[in-house]
Amino acid sequence: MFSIGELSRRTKVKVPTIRYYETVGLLTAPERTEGNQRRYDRAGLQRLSFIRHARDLGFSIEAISSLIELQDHPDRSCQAATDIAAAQLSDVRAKIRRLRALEKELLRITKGCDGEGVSEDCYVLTSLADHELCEREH
Amino acid sequence: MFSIGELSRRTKVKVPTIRYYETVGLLTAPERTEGNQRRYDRAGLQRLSFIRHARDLGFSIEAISSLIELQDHPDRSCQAATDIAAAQLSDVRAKIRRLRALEKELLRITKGCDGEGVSEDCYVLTSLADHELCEREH
DNA sequence: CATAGTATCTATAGCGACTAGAGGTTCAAG
DNA sequence: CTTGAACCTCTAGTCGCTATAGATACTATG
Repeated sequence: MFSIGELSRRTKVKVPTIRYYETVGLLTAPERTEGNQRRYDRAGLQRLSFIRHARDLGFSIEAISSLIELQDHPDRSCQAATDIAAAQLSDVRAKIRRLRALEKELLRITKGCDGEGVSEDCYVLTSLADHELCEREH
Repeated sequence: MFSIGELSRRTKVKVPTIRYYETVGLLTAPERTEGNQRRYDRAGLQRLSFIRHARDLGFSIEAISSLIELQDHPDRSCQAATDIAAAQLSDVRAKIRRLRALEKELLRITKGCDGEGVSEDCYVLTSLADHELCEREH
């Protein structure tokens, strides 16, 4: 049996976050000691590790809730779980596309200031002020 | 002179967002009509366009505040502005790196479920449950 | 000029996923 | 048995909005 601090150390999830997960229903309320302190077992540790891992991969709390529910109903869970993961993947890819566009634009803006010429007007500032100067939509 | 709705239409920034920008100090409080409604001039429009553009590029409210302040003090503002933009760029790049790692991992996880073999255990779920299965840190 | 319908006003609360703090209780070591 | 770390609950704050409620103002038509 682990205390909440011990669980925190093992999963690298902060103590208040563990309690937060309990309030939102991601973790089921564990046993308590006489003195009202939480005591977790191995199953609790595994569940929190699962959550931690999924959060690291950017899954929302809601998506993780769904995944956990699927774990408890193993019949035809695989397709549903794969769907959730695939949605997450396409979400990640959309974010990458967007960030790459931003990267390009920011590179252009910051490069404009370099080196030669009198910089009466700061290129960064004028670029931001005038959308017409952009090479692409964003 | 534009009403807040007119300004919203021209900048594509929603009306409550414009008011929000005013409360946090990004926009200076504009003139008011007799009946207490906001009326913006061309300068207000330009400032909001600047903000919109910077937000689109992912600059935080705080960073935009700094940039606006720099606009008002043109002496040696360029270096400072470029620094802010460069910080933003490296932030964007860090996010891209991280998302690419996630993409790879998610791809691996979702692919594992495909096709052949009896799927007694869902690969998505077991992958998330066991960090050891990951190919890289994330 | 009256009225209808839209736009605007303020103030407050909610979103997601935590994080920080106050003020109090319990546990484990010496 | 005492100390001090860890724990408890509760509330509020973070960021950048977004939504709602209830009241007031503007504008177009009859």
